Amino acid sequence: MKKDLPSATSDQELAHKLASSGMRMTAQREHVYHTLLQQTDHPTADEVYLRAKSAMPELSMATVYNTLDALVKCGLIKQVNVERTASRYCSNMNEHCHFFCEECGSIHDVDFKKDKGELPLKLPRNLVPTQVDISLRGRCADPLKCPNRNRN
Amino acid sequence: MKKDLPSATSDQELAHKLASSGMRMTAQREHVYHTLLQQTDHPTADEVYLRAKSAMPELSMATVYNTLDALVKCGLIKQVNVERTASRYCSNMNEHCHFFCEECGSIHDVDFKKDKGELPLKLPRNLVPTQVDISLRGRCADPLKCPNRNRN
DNA sequence: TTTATATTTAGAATCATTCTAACTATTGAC
DNA sequence: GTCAATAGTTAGAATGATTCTAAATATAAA
Repeated sequence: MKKDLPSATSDQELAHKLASSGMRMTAQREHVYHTLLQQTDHPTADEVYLRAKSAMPELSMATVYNTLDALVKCGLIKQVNVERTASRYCSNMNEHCHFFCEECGSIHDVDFKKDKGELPLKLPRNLVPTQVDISLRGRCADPLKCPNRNRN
Repeated sequence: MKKDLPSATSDQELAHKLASSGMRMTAQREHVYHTLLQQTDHPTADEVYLRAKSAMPELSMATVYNTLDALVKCGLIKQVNVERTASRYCSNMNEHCHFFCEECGSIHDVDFKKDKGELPLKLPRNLVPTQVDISLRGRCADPLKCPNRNRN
C-alpha cells in the first residue's frame, strides 16, 4: 500500500526548491514531505502530524504547519480547502481538480483533459485571473468502502 | 448606492421559501435578508451583523449565523468560501462564479456564458457530481479604488 | 570560530463558528 | 381566544483549526 522509500529525486528536488525560496533543508521538512508522499490520500495537518510523529516523536504541530506552508510555497504540494473544514494537503502536482464526496468525506483527484477547452465564463476585461480552481462535490462510487474515507 | 426599500416580492419569496423548509418568518430573518439585499458586496457574517444591528440593536450574532444558515438552506443566498477566511454571503442567485482579487480582497461575480461548454475534465464514471464550483483568483482592475475592497 | 539568520518547540492566543441553556415568540388544537 | 408544543432568539461559553510568541537549537556565512 505504501511506497517503500523516498526517492533520491524527491530529496534533491526538495532541497533545491527549498533553497530557491531561500529556505533550508531540515530533517523535519524532509520527513514531513516523505510522509506526504507515502499516502496519496488528502490528509489534514493533524493527520500529517500523527503519521510523521510516529517516526519522529519530537516533531511538533507548529513545525508541521510551518513545513506544510513551506512546501506549498515551494510548489511541492497543494493545499486543498473544502469549505471551512481543516485544510488538506495533496502531493499530486499534475494539473488536476478535486472531487469531494459528501457521503464519505473523501477527496478524489480529477484530471483535466489534455486538449483543454475554454471555460464557459463571461470574464470582464478588468479581471485578470492568475489561477482557476474547479471543485466538484457529489457522491463517490462506494462511500462505505472508499479508501479515502474520512467520516464515520 | 443602496436600494431604497425591500421589495414586497422578496418578503413573500422569503416567507414562502422559509415555510417550504419548515421554518418560520421572523422579524430578524426578514431584517437580515434585507440587509443582504441592500449591498451586493460579499459581506462576512460579522459585517452582516454590524450592518443589521444598526437598525435592530438587540440582534445577536448567533441569530445572524442562524439566519444566514437558514437562507443558504432555503436557496436564497449563497455562501462563498475563499480559503479558510471567514465565509462571505452572496445574494446574487443567478448562476455565476467568483473572482477573488488577491490585492484588495474583493470578490466579483462572474457570469457563465449562456451556451455553456463542457468542462474539460476526465471525470471517472464512479464519481457523480451534483455541484461544480469554479473560482478564480487574480487581480481586479483597480484594487486601490475597488468598491468591494476588503483589505488595507 | 564567531556572528547572524533560520528553524524548532511547547504552549498561549486568536478567530470564526458552534453550542448551551434560559427566555421569548409563534403556531395549532381545542 | 387559551394553552400547550414547537421554533427562534439571546449572551456567553466552548470548540477547533490555525497562528503567534519567546526561548532554545541548528545551520550558514563571514
